[in-house]
Amino acid sequence: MAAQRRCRRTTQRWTSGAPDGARAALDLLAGLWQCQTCKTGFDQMNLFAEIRNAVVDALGRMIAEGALPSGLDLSAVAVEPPRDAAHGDMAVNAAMVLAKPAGKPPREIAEGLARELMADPRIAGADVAGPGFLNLRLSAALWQGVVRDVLAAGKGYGRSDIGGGNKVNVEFVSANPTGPMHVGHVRGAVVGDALSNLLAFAGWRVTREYYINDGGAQVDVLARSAYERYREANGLEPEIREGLYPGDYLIPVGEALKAKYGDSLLDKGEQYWLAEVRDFATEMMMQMIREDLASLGVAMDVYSSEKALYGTGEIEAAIETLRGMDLIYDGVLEPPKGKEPEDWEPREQTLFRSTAYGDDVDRPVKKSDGSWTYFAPDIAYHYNKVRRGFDQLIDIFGADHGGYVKRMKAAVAALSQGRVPLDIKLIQLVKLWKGGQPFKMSKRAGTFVTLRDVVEEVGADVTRFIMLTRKNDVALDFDFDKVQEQSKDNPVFYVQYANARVNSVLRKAREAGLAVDDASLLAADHTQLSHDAEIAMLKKIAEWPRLVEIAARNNEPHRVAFFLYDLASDFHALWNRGNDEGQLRFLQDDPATSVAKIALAGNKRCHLRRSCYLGRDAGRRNALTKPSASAGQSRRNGRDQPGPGRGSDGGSGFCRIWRAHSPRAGKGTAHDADRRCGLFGRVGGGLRVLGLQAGGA
RNA sequence: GGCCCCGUAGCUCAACGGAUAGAGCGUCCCCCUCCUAAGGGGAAGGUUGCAGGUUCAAAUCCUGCCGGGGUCGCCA
Repeated sequence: MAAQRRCRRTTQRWTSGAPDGARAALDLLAGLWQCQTCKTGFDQMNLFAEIRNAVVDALGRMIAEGALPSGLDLSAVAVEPPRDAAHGDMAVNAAMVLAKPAGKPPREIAEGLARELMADPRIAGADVAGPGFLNLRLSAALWQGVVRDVLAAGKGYGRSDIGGGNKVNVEFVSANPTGPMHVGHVRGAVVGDALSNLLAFAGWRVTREYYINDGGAQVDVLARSAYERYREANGLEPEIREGLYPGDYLIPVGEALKAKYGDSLLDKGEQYWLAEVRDFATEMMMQMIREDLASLGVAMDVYSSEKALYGTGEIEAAIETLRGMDLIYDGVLEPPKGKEPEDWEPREQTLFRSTAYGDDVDRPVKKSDGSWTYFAPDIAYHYNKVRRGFDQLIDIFGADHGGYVKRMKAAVAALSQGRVPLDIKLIQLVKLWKGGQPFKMSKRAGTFVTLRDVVEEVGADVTRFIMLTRKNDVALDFDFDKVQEQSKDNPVFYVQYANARVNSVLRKAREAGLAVDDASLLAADHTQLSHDAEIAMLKKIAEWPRLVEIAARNNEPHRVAFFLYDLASDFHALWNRGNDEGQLRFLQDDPATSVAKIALAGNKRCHLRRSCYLGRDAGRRNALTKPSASAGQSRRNGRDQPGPGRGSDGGSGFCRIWRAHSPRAGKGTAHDADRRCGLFGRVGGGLRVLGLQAGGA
């Protein structure tokens, strides 16, 4: 039982630390019990970190005994999974790292370390290998203990505190409020949201933030476009001139304008209605964007408006702050070499000295007409984020904003006196495929693919998972047919199917009269999980807490998707071996053995269901249902797409034709799997972190 | 031309500075009445674009080339 759990280091019992029993019971369910001395608990069961502690302690003893000189820097000592299983369970690089500073040959250090470590009951073997690696074999009991760790920790398994409660702001999507979200925005939205979940899981306090680009001329264009739809709603012929947004998603805006203003805005000059129509249309667009994001399972904590910065003095204050550092001056830029614009003429501008921070050229903060460039309010916005007390900023931009990175980092470095790091993740474009054909880019196409189209066609969970199957800075293929196939080629199905098998085992066990609730599984005799294949499964599961930390430290949520695929792969392999080797099956003749085996399976399920934060628990059933029959046809048409958001790759012409035909593969779809298993959405593509709310919990 | 990203097996891609660079697909060989119903197992396949450098150790870090993409004042 969890209540008997003892700290591996201090051997103290874990407790809640809560004032009363009821609260303690809740804490136990939440996986919050811990050693009150060293604060290690269910949320910190990184076995690799534990063994590393043992290694560091052993090195400390060697120093005390004079076997190693004092004052050694042990920070480079690493304990990691070996690439090759033949090298044991964990590899220690200490001897190689310390050989030079200690002035001793690596093998001598490694052998001494091996002797020290062998006194630890958790360590069953320590062999010196290669250039000085110390390969550790750990006791089976340690691995079997992983079952308890996972079951007891529940949702908390793998949770880490490496974030230290630091406040991080993740800004993502930030599309123009001039139309629905399209495919170009999806990847950035998913990466930003998954990263936010990941960081919250790893101990950061996360704020998800959307910067509304409502300060530029594009919202005036939106207003004029909406005004034409307003005229249309009043029975007049709309004049969708060149340069306006032609999409019919503005028709409802026109009707809403009519409902509010009747015909009172007709035959009035633009100066009369522009501001009001702009605000009205922008708000409706933002409402639509919020709904689009919700359909993907994304909910922002904060929406910040660019326009709202105007008139507050914040922009001026930010620029003046920089001027006080001698980073703002009036000057003339050289024309870009090699590709001089035809209409180039030298002109004096107000410039930000970003070259002082490694940028190639200083950047203008004012246009020739004296108004601010896009950069200026963005400086103020980032200054605002710094002043709100964030310890760390992350921006998720489309790859076409790569040129913007240095100047933004320069501004944040200057305005925070270098105290607040800004990491900018550039999201490469997504190539869409359907029917074996790529969607050709076409600016003049009559239709473009919206986020809703994608979600309704394949589901939010599938979309999210696929978007994380590549590192952010690598282009990604999104094949509408493949992601709905039930085959091994489809990573989403592959992972979902592993979970389906787990649940199949649990269901059959219940039918056989076995108790498979968490408490029963926790109480099972886990020493029966002694087969190599079972231990291997446990080792993989044990890597999860470490992976969380690595992924979070590097701001790389895609690692989670890869890990899940590997985990599913191991589970399938174990399952398949059960076909040939009966003792590896989860359901055995002996009930006690069955329960132990099922504990392993249940363990896996906990893992898939609870630990993953590729999505979030938003209770959005609608996003999980089968697409309607009409899905697949773009309902939002436009001759040109709205301007790209900074988080989009729309600037590179990312608009595609959506072809309506979509012959469903005869094999069935992931949605069918959903109906059968009732799992789709909880696992696989969804994998939302249950109980994680924005801002961390 | 400047800057940014990418370049790994035939293809699509992994690899926190670690050992003999790994998967999947494809190819070749063998097997398949059994918990879900995706078949399973094995083999071949590599100078990590090229050349230097740092390091005990480089696909990874640095420099320079080559190739692909992105971007370069009055768009956001």
